[in-house]
Amino acid sequence: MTHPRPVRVRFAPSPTGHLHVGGARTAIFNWLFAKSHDGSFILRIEDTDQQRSTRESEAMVLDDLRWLDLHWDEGPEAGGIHGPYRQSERMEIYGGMARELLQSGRAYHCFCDEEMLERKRKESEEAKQPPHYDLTCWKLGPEERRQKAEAGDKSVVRFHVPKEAGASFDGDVHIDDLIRGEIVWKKESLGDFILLRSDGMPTYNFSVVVDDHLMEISHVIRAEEHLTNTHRQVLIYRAMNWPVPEFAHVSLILGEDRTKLSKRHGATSVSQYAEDGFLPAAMLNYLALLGWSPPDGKEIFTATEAIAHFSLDRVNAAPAVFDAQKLLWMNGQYLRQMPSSTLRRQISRELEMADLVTGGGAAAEEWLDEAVDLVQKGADKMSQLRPALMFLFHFDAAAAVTDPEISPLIADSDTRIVIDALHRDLSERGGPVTAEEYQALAERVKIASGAQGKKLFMPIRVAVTGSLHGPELARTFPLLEKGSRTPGIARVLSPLERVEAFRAALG
RNA sequence: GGCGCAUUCGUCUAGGGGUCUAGGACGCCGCCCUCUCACGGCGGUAACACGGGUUCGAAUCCCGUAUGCGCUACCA
Repeated sequence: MTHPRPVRVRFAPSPTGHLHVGGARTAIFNWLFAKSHDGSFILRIEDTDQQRSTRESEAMVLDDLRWLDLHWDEGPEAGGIHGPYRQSERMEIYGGMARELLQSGRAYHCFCDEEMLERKRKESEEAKQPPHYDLTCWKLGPEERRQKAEAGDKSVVRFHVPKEAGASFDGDVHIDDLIRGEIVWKKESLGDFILLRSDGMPTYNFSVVVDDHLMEISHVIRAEEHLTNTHRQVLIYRAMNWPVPEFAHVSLILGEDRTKLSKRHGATSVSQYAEDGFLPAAMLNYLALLGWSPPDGKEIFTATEAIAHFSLDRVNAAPAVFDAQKLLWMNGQYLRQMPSSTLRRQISRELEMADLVTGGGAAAEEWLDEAVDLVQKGADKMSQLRPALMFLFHFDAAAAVTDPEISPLIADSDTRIVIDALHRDLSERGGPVTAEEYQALAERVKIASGAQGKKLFMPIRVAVTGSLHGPELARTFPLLEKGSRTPGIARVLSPLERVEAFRAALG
């Protein structure tokens, strides 16, 4: 390559709903490639299918991309000199290009209606023949086609695939896919295809070529489902005498049953994961790792690190199954190493709506930070934080007492002794506000009750948290004690209040 | 049916002729840590689709078969 073109790549979604994880990965690969080559990442909206495309969907896709922290250099909202970036706003351009093809004899008007085509397609399929267009209108010749057009017959514009002997633009199509290597199609394997629909809208294969050329796209990185379309597209490039970009076809993302990932596999849009408490950095990391791996073998990496190591030749050509469990694990890795104050800020709205934070203030924030820090070790996603914090704000002694898992413990007479000792100590000396004070408390209860180990700690835990499970008591006790005195948060019962309630429930 | 792509542990992958009795990660199992649940640490389980070549030597190269997937639309 003597004159390397500036790297310009594009992500070209159809706005028909939220961004799918497959689309997100394609966007990520494009973005990583652009950034690693100091190139431009362009966003283009492919909304030529007016039935399915909506402006609302477009806004959602843009939001999803922003959530992933993928910024586009050109595109809707960002602007750019190659705009407009919405195909629906480029109609005259496609019309003009189609006219060129019509004039050079590489395309022609076709008046066949859909019903007839459908019937012919079925027939050739039954005859075990490739269902190519039978060239009815091509055989009509220019004159007859003109007459039909003037008579006002509805028509589409078809591209003519040259098969005639001696056609100068004849030949098999071959590309050197950056992920898959050389791919060849015999020229016989394709029928004449539609460029412009009867309503004047371009088809995907046409608009994509026109736009990729005009937007000076150097590398087309897209999903494998477009691989065989490349055949048609290269033919258009040739007919227009345009340079053909590099291609890289990324494999599909599959569900557990190894079919293309879809709704019935569960959550498939990035927004669903966002709502479910996944972190964008984790999502980006996981998706980047699905089909690509950095040379150093690291699995947890930042976007910056990925950019530094990214290359298409390390992208796997085989399809990959989306593993929600690994995503969850990875999200947990990110979540656990996050500062608790950051997490607290992110869930603060949620806490306010649940009336857990009533006034706020520095003391409340500090207390909440500690609370979050206490529970984040056990969380894999943001949405688990609030439920994990709930035991601090709600204490239902009656429910605890009747819990089938807890009742056996209560039935044990030693349990009662520990709880009574705990109650006595708490009411005489007050609740602990440090881990050390808690340790001292536990030691005194141990001596007073004669219990130790599980027999000592489980009763204490249940009497104060209402549950068999939870964060370590040495931090829970001080947190509860301080919480009961901290303004700006919902009322937190102190350890003493809890034990009293528990004893009352015991009867 | 035709055309195309793919095929390493259950899953994501490393591997680009000898260093592979195939490495890592998730999951699963066990042990340790421990008042519990987690976290964390340690260990274990488990794979080169099959058949032919090429080669002194193949997970790695070639061909075929099988299987899966995609395209074959006036969807993208």
